[in-house]
Amino acid sequence: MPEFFEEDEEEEEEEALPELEAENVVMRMAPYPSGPLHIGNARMILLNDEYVKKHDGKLILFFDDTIGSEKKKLLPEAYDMIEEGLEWLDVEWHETYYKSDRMETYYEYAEKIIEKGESYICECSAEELRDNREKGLECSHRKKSVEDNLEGWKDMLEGGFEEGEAVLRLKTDMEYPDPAFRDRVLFRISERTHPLVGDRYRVWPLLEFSWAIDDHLLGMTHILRGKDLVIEDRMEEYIWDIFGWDSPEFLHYGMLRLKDVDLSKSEFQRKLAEGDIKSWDDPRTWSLQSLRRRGIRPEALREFILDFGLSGTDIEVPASKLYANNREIIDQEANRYFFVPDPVKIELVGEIDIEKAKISRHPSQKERGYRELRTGNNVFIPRKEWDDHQGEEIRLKNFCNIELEGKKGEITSFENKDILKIQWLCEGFDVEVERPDATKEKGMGEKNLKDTEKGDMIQFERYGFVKVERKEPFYAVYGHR
RNA sequence: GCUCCCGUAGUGUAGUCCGGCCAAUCAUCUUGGCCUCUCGAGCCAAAGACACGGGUUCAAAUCCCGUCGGGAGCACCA
Repeated sequence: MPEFFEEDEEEEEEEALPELEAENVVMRMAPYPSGPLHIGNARMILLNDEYVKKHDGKLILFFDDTIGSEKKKLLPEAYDMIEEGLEWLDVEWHETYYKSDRMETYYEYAEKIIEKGESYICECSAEELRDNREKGLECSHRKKSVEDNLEGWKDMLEGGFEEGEAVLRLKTDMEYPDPAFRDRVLFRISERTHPLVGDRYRVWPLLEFSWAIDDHLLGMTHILRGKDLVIEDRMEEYIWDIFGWDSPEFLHYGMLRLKDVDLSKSEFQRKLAEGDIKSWDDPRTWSLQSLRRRGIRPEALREFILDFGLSGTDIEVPASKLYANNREIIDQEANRYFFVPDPVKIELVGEIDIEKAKISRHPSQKERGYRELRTGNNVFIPRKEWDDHQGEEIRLKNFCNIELEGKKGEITSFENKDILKIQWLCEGFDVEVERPDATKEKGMGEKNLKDTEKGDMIQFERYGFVKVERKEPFYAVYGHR
């Protein structure tokens, strides 16, 4: 072999991410605690983490727990679940903040922005407001004096208005070309109880205002957000301008969708409440917790996500891409076992001259040794294979070749033939596998499964990689093929 | 409808800012072959793309204009 081919071997791992200009990078991740982090949030998290690590900067975990809406409810357990997910992902963050903890600060700046004449108390109904926004009309409240607005603000805080009766709005321009940007709401009244601060506050900021304040106060240098939130850029800049503050740099990424997967935390929250889903690590949620249960490795997820880079393009990827990344890691370590889903018992006809079948634990790592399976005339095979291959000659892997006729199998020979090979068992115990759609598949597992440990990633041959979750009774969670 | 963003192989992605080294990178997928007693892994090979139309230039995936297509926002959600 000519040596010059060797040179290409050590190519350096190019980071797909564009460089940042700044030196002392400070960034933040701002999950909304309505549920645990799921695969969709991973992009925001990992991109932040990657940038900060690369620049040796500071990463802030900022719980974006303003009161939310009726549809998007805060969930008390979510705080811990989010941190648990971050730790699993090996994200390093340096400080933790809670929006709900900083209300006095927001109030302080709200007053300042009113005093500057840049915002006003609006008593329009939500419908009127929307209508005016669409038509570009100013309402009468917009013309009130600073004094009136300060008075109104005090009223809001002290309960002079009911929920929905008044909001604080930013005075941009009702004829602004982008209708979405016309006099957006900064604060509104909500009587809902907050999981951390209870009923202490009734006037809550919307994210644009709270971020404009916090991003400046905490010295953020770069703000990374999905492009669904780009309007917040302009909102923040507008507010920073009012206060005369400098602007950090914005970075955006496009929308990420997993093909055939629907992700909505509020949706899952509903299903959970209705008992449709039992827990947040249900595989259907695609929460980080559920991925961990399925044996997805954080490194695989990181690689999967970072491969998309920072592109502003919307992407839709099949989950199989993630599985390919994960398989690369786990295939090396997963020992092989037989699992016969939905077993059918057949009787072998003919002489059997081997007492035990020897099968390697890992076909490409023979040093791991072999496992043994007792042979006999009564064997169980998967119903699917039994159905599909009637009248055909198939091979019971590492055992014998048979011709399937009804519930009988005529032994034809023992040598390794180049025909379909399937898994089989003469004895075993009950095994249950939880599928990604949360259904359970029952079957028979080989006795050697007793050698596995809880948490092991193993492969059921011809079936898929599963993670051992319980030993007795044996329960595994399906990862992927 | 209005505003903004984005268009490189089936799917993602590199290259686009600073035009030539791009007859375009890598991964995955697909198809062959080898290997392996798994529908797993590995190895080899093949197939596959600059949305379209103009313009600038000796030279355009890269710059300009237009068209078309996709997405996001227009919540008292985040």
